[in-house]
Amino acid sequence: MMSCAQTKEFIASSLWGRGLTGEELQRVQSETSELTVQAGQTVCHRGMLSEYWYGVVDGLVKVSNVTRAGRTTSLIGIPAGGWFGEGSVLKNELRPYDVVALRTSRLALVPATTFHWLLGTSFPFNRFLIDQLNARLAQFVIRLEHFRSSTPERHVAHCLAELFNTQLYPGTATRLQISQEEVAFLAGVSRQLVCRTLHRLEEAGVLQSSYGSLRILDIQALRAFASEGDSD
DNA sequence: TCATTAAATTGTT
DNA sequence: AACAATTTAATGA
Repeated sequence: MMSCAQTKEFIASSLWGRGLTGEELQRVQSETSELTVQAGQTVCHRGMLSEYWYGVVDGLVKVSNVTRAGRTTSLIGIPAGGWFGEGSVLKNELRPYDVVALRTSRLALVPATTFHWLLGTSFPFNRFLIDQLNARLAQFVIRLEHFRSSTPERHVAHCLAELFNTQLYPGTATRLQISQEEVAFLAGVSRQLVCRTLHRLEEAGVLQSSYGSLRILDIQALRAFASEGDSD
């Protein structure tokens, strides 16, 4: 398997790739493959072997689940610059969730063997992984706290702001190609609420909503909107 | 290039 | 949850 120049550059400039030695980087680059998925296509299914650690070179994917009743629930959205799947690769367990592309996306596939080799070889990689797991933990703890103490509208704003976590997703652009329905799946709320919230945010000049996409105009204002009245 | 149609997405109750 | 309105993409003249 050979990856193209852009994927190699993506790895080299990633938070963990920067810490590798030249030889380590070269080995990872040569062992990493690339996958392009169209919107709606599944990257990996629940129950499959965890053969890769994934990086989002470009696009947007979601980690989701379908309930027994057939309802879709999303856990997280992962935009460009994000890495995911390390949990199951670390434990060598079957994939616990589906990963689906929300728009055409290009992924970097680091084989599990390469991942484990890095784990046993590179100190900077281990440091990155601790930071990554810590950031992921914080993401869910903060979301839970926020979900319990905030209004539905602020919760939606918070879930949008999550996609702009600079540590987890260094490459996120201000334009987000995502439908209101998918935002609703991510936030675990109704589409109507998402619709209303987007109108509020648009009135406040925080973002621009258009057919199939959002443009964030002021990420600070989005975060501020999400945490209004947090002191209680 | 333009008109027609289907599909996706949004707006509203 | 349902329905109407709007936008986009695809098709063919």
